[in-house]
Amino acid sequence: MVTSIARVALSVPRHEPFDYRIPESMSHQIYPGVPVRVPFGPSKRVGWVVELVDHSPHPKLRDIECRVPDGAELPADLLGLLQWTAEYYLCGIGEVIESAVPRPVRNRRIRQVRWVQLTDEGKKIDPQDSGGQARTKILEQLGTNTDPIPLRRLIETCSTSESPVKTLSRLGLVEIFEGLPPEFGTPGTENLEPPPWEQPPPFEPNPDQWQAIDRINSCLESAEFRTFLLHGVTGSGKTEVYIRCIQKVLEKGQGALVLLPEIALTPQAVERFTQRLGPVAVLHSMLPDTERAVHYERLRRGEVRIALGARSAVFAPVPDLGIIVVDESHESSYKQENSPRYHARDVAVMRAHRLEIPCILGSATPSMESLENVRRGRYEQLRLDSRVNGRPMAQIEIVDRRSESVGKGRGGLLSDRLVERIRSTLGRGEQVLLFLNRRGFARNLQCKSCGYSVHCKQCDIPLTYHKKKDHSQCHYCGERQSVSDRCPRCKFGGLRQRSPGTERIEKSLIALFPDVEIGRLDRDTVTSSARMEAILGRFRAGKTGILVGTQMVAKGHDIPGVTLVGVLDADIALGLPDFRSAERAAQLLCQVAGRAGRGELPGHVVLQTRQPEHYALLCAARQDLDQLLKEEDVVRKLLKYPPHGHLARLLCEDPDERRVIQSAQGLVDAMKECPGDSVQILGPAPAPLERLRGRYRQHILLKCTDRKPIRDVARIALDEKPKWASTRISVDIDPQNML
DNA sequence: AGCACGCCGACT
DNA sequence: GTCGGCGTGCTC
Repeated sequence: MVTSIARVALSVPRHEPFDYRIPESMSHQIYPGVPVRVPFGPSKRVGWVVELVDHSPHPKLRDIECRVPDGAELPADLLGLLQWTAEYYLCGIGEVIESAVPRPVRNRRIRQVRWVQLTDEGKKIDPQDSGGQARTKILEQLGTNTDPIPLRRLIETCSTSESPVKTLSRLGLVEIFEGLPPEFGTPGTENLEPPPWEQPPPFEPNPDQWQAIDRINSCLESAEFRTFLLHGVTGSGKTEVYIRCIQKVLEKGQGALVLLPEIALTPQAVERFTQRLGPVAVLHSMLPDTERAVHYERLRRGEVRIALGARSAVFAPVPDLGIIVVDESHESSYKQENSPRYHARDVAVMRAHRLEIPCILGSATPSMESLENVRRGRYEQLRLDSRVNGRPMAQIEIVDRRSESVGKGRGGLLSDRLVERIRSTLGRGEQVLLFLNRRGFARNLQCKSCGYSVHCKQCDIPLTYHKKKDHSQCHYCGERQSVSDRCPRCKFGGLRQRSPGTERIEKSLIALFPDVEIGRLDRDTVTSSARMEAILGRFRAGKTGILVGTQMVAKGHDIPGVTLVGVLDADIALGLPDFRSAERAAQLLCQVAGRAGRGELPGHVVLQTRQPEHYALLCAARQDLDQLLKEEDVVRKLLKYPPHGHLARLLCEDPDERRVIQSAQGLVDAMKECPGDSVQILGPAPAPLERLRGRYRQHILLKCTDRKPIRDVARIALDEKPKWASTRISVDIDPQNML
């Protein structure tokens, strides 16, 4: 039997591919990985062929309309990876393709377009002497600057036809060539950097670095799959190791893939790689769609061999990939929080495994999962213990917020001790970084008289007051409310601002240090990557004396002038309702502490807390993550939490509170029916955010020592979905976030 | 996800 | 009598 049916992935959430007949005439050009245009309901859509079959259970198949001309074909190895991702994370293959392929590449068909440009000969000639009115116009148009113009547009603006352009081309005055359409930029203006070998490496690797480089290189030579956990404190020179290994890969004529957390993907980071390795393709969600599409196309065509990007870049179409690097691999931002809920670190390891190439997971504070994989011999640990230039670690001082006094009008988070430290640091001409993972002016407004606190109507969480915008906003659904000075319930009491955020602290700092420039870095001040660069640029240049910010300040920015780091409220991270909160808090604190004293000067960290005896803080203060993880491990083992078990989380959402409990219970009942009791089913229970955007939420946890049974049980729940039509049901395999 | 079909309130 | 609200259900 001839295969005459194609299974086509369309971006329809959580859905199997759709089957289409392959018309006889195109049978030779339809195979897995090919983009096709298909009729879908009343309209047409572009999808990707994922499989050829000879039989379909569907009675009324329609025909594939055509193969998308010049569309981005998915290479077999990449398609295989995407299929694995859909299978493992229980989501639709179409959804996975959608997040892997930039929108313009998906929707607009990428066709070749003819471009016209003056040749050197053409630049010399006077347009008047070209021998014709049309030719003169064309040459004048092309002469306005040196950039090429699409043939179509040229003909239009000169109101002429193709023939005079072709004549000019025959005369050698203009050049006609094929390139990407103008929406992907003008060819020749891509600003590709000079080749790397013109720049000498900035420093010689130390013995630790050499050892890591040699170990990875030997693995590159024998072309084998291996995952390395490159474990080194901030400033120990992990990037140098990546770069040397990538150079080796390039020498072999292969390509490389580097993943960075979104937040670390700054122009500085890109430049660092570019300077040493030559042109890289940047795949970044903050980038305009069309720009991402250009980089994607360049990679696919093999014009650029290094992909540098955030989470979704794990699917970058690098031909003949030789190595994968995941920097800051413990970062939870590698986990996508909406469908397809994949973990880019784990997909990266799987991709390396399928290609038989090495994978490097870099981190100063590795996740417990990665360390467990080392213990089991699945990963190989490479340590970089010495800090580059032998710089000392920062000294950490814990300030007990319960006993330390705080001056009036400081929002309760700028203790006397800290203010004194700030003052002396600034006095020495050094800089201060303050970290508070809470934005806005106040996280809560509470009535002084009746105690009522202003909550979001839809989400059951306190509204955050933003003073500058003069409204209260829900940080989960975005809903805004204007605020009055009187309590909305008792109409009597005034409202007290509680739980200060970065905006509040900024205001206090301005009052305390009127002569010092204060910077603020959070989602409210950083509206684009350019804004972020502007704020960080002023700080790096030493113009800003104190920078206060959220998580953003904690990650990756190297500012040599900072000698004091203040963690204003360490309790926020510790109090999150998540079994990973202690691990996360300690990682975060270590990262923040790593910001201090990276230059010549020693660093000092002030850590403010109401629970100074908490083991996560004590360990972080000693910069002893190993000890913390040892203690955490006991708990995790006991409860079979990762890394000693696997989890899946089912979330049910429904506007009706009774119905959501019913459907969640219904799912549990159905799952308990299934044979095999290796999977523990916990719940249903109210999700930590019990109501969000007007929907009530219940969740169910599945726990098991093996991965596969969890997915089998979760699949049963998904099959139950039609029974609970009004309830939104989602599965999260290996959840990183319990909210 | 789109985008239709489908069954109940305020309007020319 | 119609226009239209978005609830439910399908797309191979």
